[in-house]
Amino acid sequence: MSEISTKPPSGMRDFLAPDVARRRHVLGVVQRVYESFGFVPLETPTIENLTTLLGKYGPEGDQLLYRILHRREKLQRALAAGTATELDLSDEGLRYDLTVPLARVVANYRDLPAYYKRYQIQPVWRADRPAKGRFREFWQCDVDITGTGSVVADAEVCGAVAAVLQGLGFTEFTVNVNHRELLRAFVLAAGLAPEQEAPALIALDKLDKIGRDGVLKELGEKGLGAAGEALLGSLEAARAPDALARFAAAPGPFQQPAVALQALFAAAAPGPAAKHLVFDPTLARGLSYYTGPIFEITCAGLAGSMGGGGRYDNLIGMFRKQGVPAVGFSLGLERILLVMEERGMFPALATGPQVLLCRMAEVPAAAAIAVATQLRAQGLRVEVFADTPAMGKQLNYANTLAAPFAAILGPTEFAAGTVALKDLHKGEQVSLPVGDVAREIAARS
RNA sequence: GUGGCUGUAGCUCAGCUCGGUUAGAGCACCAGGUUGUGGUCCUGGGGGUCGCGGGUUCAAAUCCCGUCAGCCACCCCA
Repeated sequence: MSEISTKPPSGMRDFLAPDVARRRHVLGVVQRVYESFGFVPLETPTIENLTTLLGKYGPEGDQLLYRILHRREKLQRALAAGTATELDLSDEGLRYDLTVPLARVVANYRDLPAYYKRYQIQPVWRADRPAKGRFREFWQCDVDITGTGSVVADAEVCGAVAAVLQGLGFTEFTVNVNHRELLRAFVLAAGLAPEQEAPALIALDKLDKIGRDGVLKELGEKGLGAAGEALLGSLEAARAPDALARFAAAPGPFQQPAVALQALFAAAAPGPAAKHLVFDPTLARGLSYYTGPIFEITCAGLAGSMGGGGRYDNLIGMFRKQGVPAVGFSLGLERILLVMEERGMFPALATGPQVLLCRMAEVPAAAAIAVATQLRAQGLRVEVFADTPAMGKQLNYANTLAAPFAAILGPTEFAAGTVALKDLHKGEQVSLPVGDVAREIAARS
């Protein structure tokens, strides 16, 4: 007996029937809602060229890419050089998100609709350290609209994800909204250098978690003391209810992005996202490709976010000469499942057979298959018990499966063309022709 | 990447502080009580290199060191 680990790799999981049922339930809602918004499906390969992936997610993102090692001669050649770097040993990797593959697709297929609205529900991989709600293999549910910078597109992607969450039974969630240009204006106005933007914003993003003093402490540790404090003050002031309107009215670097956000809020107002959109001047998202409005969905009790997105008008331009504006939103399947699990938001999800067909040893196996075939033709989910132990064992197995009915096929029933249908919840049993089973089950369910 | 907690049966865990006969429980599984009828109950049974490696000791699940894995918080994100 060898001692091979039977666990999946770190951060990756097996899904047994009840897990699959819950995942499919959520994915079904996602797909229906996305399609109702007119999005069309796209699927892309698990593996992308590293030239596609690298440089799109920032330095930290590049570190989290799973890279595929060269094989055979190519690997041997790289190793023989003796000075091989990561780039020499690999030129492919697992996709890190669904947005960059979309950008590649849009750049590659020039005959796509001018307004390409696609949804994509596939797993992505990140060589991250697993934690609660964070995995190395997880599913994203993306909607994106390419080919327009219109606020209609911004509002529609926000509306689509909001409609999904509502369809799943969520009532309390927030779509935090900010604007990349607004953030940059704050940073420059506070006297910070452009390269100090990222560390400063990361610290400020924690305002709600660690409080004002915590943020100031972190800014100090990063050497951003005075300017950082000025930035904090201006962002706090920007949380005032009328702040957006004041920025929009005042000429200067704040005006254009503030006007854009106002337009977004106005456009989204009649849609599903309306009640959930909140301007949050401290929201900063890590992915480096965002250029305009940025979004993040938060929900009370969840440490991370359930989804995020934003406008990325320059990303597709990294793959072809003519830039194409685009905006998108991504929902994290596992994050949604986590919250729904904690809150008991799942309906009863049936898995397994409705009927276990139990056969006595005197009845030929082919007779059981014949009956099962007839029952399946009636639309029933039927499992044929493979062996013929004592009837008690067979019925006990029906309990194990949580099957609501057992159909017993003994010599008497076989001769008469009937089955003994047992209602395992009520304990009642009736003999009836095989052709009447579905009707009887419907009457009892 | 940083800090903390936990690894004992298929699952959930007790035992470890103060080393000492064959390492326990519940659930699950198997058999019987009930040879054409389940769930409850009763009886019995199988199943464990105590994560792995090393050390201390007459003796290690128990003490020490290392290592791996899982979980939690931070970081970051979906």
